[in-house]
Amino acid sequence: MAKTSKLQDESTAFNYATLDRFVGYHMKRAFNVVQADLQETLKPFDLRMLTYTALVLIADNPDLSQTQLASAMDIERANLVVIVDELESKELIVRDRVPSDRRVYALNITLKGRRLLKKSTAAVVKHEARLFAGLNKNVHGVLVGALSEFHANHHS
Amino acid sequence: MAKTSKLQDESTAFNYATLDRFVGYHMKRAFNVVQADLQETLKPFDLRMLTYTALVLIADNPDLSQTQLASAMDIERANLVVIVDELESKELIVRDRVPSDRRVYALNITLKGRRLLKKSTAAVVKHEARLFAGLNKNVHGVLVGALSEFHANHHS
DNA sequence: TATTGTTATACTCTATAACTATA
DNA sequence: TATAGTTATAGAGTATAACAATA
Repeated sequence: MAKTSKLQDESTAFNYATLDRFVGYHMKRAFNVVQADLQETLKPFDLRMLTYTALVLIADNPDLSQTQLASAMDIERANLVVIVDELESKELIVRDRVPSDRRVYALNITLKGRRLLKKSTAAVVKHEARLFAGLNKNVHGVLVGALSEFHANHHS
Repeated sequence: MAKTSKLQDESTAFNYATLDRFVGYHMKRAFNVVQADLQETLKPFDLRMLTYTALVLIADNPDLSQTQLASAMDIERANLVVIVDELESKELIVRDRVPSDRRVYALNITLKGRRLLKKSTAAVVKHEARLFAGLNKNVHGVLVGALSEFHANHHS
């Protein structure tokens, strides 16, 4: 834990002593890696993490409203608008009108959207398999379980 | 895995089937929670996650250069400039000149910086303890180990 | 030529308030 | 009045290119 001058002593291991104790720090670093790789993975499909996530949720939950989707994605309704705009302009989804309540849209995936989703999901599955190949099955399970439970416990 | 209309059937559980398989998705959700809580934790000290992290690394690694710090934080040199500017303007750190190489700065924490760091770190420790109180010791260890190893394996 | 710190710039993600149209 | 979607806007975080000073 000696504090040596970095300029005079390049060989000394970097001191992460304080940060290493924090789970949040490790989560950020790890997520940065995943985020960067996922971005590259989705680029050929002209999708980002947010647009891909929205497309998945719309496909899995027919007639979703924008408010419901924003809530599911943990983002503000206002910020979802441009995401839905983008998916709609690419004809990957449609905003269906709901006769019983003319305020809301029922979001639904198109055939074109379903085709893109199939290909992009295959790429994402490969990306996950490649990134987490080093993790053994048990650790993988504990990791997902812990992260999932953590979110469930703390999400308002 | 039935796809029921969300507008007609509000009671049906939301379908996360596709996303639930992805570790990256769980990492993002969990990190969002930590990030939001940490932000609130650091607000009384007028620090953000990035400024706090920089302050910690400067304290633990005397005479750090900006390039070294940017590398340690996984951010670009260009983006670090404003962070160092902010810490310096608050007199929490100093940019020391290095006679042997007049291109670089040797970053060092001030007494004022050290005092703020002590108080803010105590708050961050509490924030971590509170957030992860639900995790048992074993899971906590596996989580940190997995995230840390993952970053080490994939960081270029 | 190469490197350090810097500026400028642009893009993404996020947060808030205020508006419209419907209920 | 309350809610769904929208617009506008501002603040962060991030990525890239180009520059001056120095090596």
